[in-house]
Amino acid sequence: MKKILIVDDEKDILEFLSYNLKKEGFSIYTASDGLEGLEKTKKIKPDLIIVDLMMPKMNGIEMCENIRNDKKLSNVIILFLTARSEDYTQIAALDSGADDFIKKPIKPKLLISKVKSLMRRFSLNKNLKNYIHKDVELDIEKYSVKIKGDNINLARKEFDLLKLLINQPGKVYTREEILNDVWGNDIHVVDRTIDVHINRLRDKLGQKFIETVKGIGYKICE
Amino acid sequence: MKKILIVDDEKDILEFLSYNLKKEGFSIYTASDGLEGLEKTKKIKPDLIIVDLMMPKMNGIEMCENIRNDKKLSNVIILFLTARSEDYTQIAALDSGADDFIKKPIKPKLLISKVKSLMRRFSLNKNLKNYIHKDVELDIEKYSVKIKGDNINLARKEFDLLKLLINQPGKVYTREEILNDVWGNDIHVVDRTIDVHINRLRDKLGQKFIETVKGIGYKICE
DNA sequence: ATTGAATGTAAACAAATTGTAAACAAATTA
DNA sequence: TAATTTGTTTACAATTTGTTTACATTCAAT
Repeated sequence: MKKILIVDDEKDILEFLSYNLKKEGFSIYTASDGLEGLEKTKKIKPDLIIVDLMMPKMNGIEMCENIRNDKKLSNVIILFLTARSEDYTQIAALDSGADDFIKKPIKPKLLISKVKSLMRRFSLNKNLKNYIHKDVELDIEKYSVKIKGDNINLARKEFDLLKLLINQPGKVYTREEILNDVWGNDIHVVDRTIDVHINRLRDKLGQKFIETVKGIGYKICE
Repeated sequence: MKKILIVDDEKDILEFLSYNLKKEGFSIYTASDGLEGLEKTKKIKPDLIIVDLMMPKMNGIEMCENIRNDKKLSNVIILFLTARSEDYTQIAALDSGADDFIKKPIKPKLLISKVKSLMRRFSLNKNLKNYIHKDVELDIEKYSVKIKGDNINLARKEFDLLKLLINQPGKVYTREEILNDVWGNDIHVVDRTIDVHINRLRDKLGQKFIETVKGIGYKICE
């Protein structure tokens, strides 16, 4: 399920947006100022952030710039919410890295349409709750993996690694991508560590599930 | 340099947009209806298309749908131009695969800001470009090559070499160009090495896919 | 047709990459 | 704390990939 973080200091708007987006099947998280928004972004890693331009503590543009400068977060989609219709505000927002914006008063249909359009266009199917590929079934929330319905145990790193790879079966993930996603870019481990975990995954999932692409990285067979 | 195709039946708008975007350093191409727009899209392969919603022959939405359904073109960014401000029109446009839209009258600053924002946003995911030529389909992100839908394995150098050549089928690449691109200009290998790799590619792709241009280099047959 | 340069191709070898087991460290659990 | 699980590194084996060489073949110009 796609995660949306809504950042606004007005409770009415938070509720209004939450209600409408929940109906569409999104997971909704909220924050009431830019600082909290930034923190929650790091913690939750939402697929899309809806953020009000004017807020206390840290305004939307500052928050947006902060997010865009963080490599780990830079893939998130940012949708601005603004009461103002002056162009200069919009330009500042776009330059800070916003992907689109919506003017208040918000029309639910337009909002949902924009959100879906942006999701489709930008996102790479990240953070879905369940992944099923071939015989392997992965439940993010339960942190469990089944093969042909039978539970198997994966260590945390193994799980994270599988979660990444299964995002896009067929796509080759380079060791660099894997390190960035599974370990985070400020933690340093030797990249051969990945190989060892891949190896253990293969022991558990079967040798043919993960394929090596020599010189590049690993992928899940299609 | 980024290429932008502008599709509109009103000459004034074409000129107005061309002028403003050229100033920003984009390469501008134009078309005056949806059909022509579609053709030029195929030929030019622009990075972004600005298209008017209402046009003779084929309207913007139809054109957009056509483009989105063409695997070869699906990476292009589409920006709609609309005089109407009704929401339902906007929703139809977004659903057809548009990435964003701008209302007339167009404000140059806003336009340029949006264009740049979209370019920046999408260039992050630009690696997932696909090349299709004849029966051969090359997926950069998946690092996979298909012939008539069947996967084949290429070693890295073979893949890189094919990736270069398939960029412009019909163009002859000299050995020097190939060495520079595939090996990098500080690595020194004998240029006959290229021939060996070409040979292996031919074994895998069929003998007629790559043509020798004696005394010059190699090209992919058109 | 002859010639000679350019290219095709197989085989040998070199280099790079990955698989894997084992040892140890760190974290977690009982 | 001790026991157990998980994570990391290392070393070496196995495999794949890359490069060179040598010789065969082709092709265009004479």
